[in-house]
Amino acid sequence: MVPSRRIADVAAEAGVSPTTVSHALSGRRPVAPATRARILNAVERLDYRPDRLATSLRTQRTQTLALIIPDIANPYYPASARALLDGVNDAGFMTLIANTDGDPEGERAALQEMVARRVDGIVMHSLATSTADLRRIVGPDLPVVVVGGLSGLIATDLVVTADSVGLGEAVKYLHGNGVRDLGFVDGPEGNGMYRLVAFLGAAHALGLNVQDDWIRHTPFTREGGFAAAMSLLHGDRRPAAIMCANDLIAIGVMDAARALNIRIPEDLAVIGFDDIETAALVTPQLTTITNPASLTGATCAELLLERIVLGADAPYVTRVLPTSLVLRESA
Amino acid sequence: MVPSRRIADVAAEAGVSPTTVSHALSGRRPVAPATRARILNAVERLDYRPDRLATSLRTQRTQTLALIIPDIANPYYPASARALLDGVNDAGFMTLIANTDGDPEGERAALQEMVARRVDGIVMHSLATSTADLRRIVGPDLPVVVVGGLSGLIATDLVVTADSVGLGEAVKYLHGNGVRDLGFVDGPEGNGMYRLVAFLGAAHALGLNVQDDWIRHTPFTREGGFAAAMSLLHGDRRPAAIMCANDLIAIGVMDAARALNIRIPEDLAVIGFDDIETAALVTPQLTTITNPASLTGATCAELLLERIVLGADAPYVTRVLPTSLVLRESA
DNA sequence: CCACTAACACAAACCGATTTGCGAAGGAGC
DNA sequence: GCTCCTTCGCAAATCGGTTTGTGTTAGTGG
Repeated sequence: MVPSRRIADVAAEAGVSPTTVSHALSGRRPVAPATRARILNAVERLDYRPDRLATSLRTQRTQTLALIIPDIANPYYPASARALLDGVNDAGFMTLIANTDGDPEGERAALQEMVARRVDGIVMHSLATSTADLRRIVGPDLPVVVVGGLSGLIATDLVVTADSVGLGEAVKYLHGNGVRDLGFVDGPEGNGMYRLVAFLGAAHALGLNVQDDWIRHTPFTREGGFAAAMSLLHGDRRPAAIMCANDLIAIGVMDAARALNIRIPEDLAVIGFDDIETAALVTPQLTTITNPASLTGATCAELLLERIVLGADAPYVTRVLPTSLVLRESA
Repeated sequence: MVPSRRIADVAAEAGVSPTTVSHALSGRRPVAPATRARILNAVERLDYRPDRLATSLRTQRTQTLALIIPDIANPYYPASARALLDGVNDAGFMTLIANTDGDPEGERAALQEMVARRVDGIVMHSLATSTADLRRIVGPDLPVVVVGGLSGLIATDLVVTADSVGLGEAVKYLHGNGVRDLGFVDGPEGNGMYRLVAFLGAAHALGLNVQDDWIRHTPFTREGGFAAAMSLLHGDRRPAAIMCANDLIAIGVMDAARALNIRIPEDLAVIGFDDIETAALVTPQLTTITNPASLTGATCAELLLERIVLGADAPYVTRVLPTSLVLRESA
């Protein structure tokens, strides 16, 4: 095998010491132009590329970030991930990805593993870990950006979407259409439940009727939405509209309505959340609330890179991203 | 700040030498049970977790893999990525992700960066790099699995989908429906073009008419499909069916047909490729060819892990995954 | 009771880079 | 001609682990 070249090989080839090669490449100390040329030439000839492992061990910087999300196969995340990757790529970072399925134990394991790998920063789409718990795991100094995190003491930078704005718009819209009875299909129990809470607040403010029985918890999937709606819609009295914690659930709800011969939106209005690409493609087209995935990823990149240069002492910042109702056909 | 504990701290706490701690944790040499207990206790108390950087530098194994894909935001890849991540996670691997946009230069850069980071293996969804070129970049010994790679001398393990089977089925199906004039919207020029080639082969075998003008190259996106179809369908004579290199393009083609008031499937049949989740949700539902994303990811995981234990000497293996036509409404 | 062998712990080398202290060579100023 | 100051290259320490060679202690057999 061709052993990958080490700095000593380059030094020998150029007739200098490893130190000088390092200086020539990093520019941390001046090197005579002629010498530098010889070194660069040798680097070229030997196709030398420094071992990042060794460099990282010495410098204590890995140029690697972590992206911790519930499930990359959930269509909301890829768009966000792409924007993040693009954003940090320019700064020379690569990104490790871990899926947690929203499980607190999975989140803990992923965090620990990332810390052991000495990543320079973490972006975490958190469902089940508070920023305080998170700090207990990763220590106080590691740059972390949490997306849509749990409430409580904030101990990281934060990117949140103003869910309540879009949800409020949606509820008001339904109210204006004469809807009085409302249901909500949320994600699994213990997922943070911002959206449920925001929904309840908005519904309450307008005096709408939300029976306890019309609130369901289910996985963030199409199948989850289907199952929840099948059981929810089975009661003798059912809501005139169902709002959902994400679009996949909403699509599942529409599946259920179709299966039960319930017309959308005449008999049942359905509103999703996230505005994934598919939302505009289903029939009827899904009325939903935008959750700017790509903007979220880009914002995470920005915040994280900033934090990395600023260090842990600068005050935590929170960025709030807008959401809004997108009217289509399902409501 | 709380400095993360080092092995020396544990050794001191347990009253032994770092060597003994290492042996106790790795089991590479026997350690007295009493001593081991003291050490494990100290590890626990100090919450010690070995620095993977240092370990990797010494052992020359990083427990890290690379996933190199054109675009994680393209809905085909997340499902595959998820299966891969799950498959290797159990073996203790984390995964670095890089997007290339199908660009040869991007692929080169990603490969080099991964090599510099000393990953233990690479999964590459390659569009523009031959396995021979790839070996030139990563060296002969690094485990690599290529998905749907370029032809030529094979110098890596390979996972390919039997595109020609599904495409053949589809062409035969159209032929049986009386279709004689066929178009194909492929991905960007220089993307490997297996699918185009397989399509042409099948169409030729049945004596179908494929005008040069009915073959287009466009990005693998909905917008790309739209643009290509708008121009393709503008000619005074147009094909009775258009097949596409992936579902996103097909959806874009349907957008264009709608915009031009061309009925699907009566006036124009459209067939996609990949069977992404959205395909069943659009209107009309997209007839397409399955490309088992999740199975692909799982197979990559399997092959890569195998290769890592086998080493570079074992002969390269190729796995062929099935594809087949899924009849829906668009053709 | 002595030789011999497990069992086990420690010191030191090593992975491949970066970084610091130091000294040698060459040029400028007086 | 001598000192002083740059300029620039080398040796050695360091990051935090793992691995090997060596030595000590306790236990076994004759």
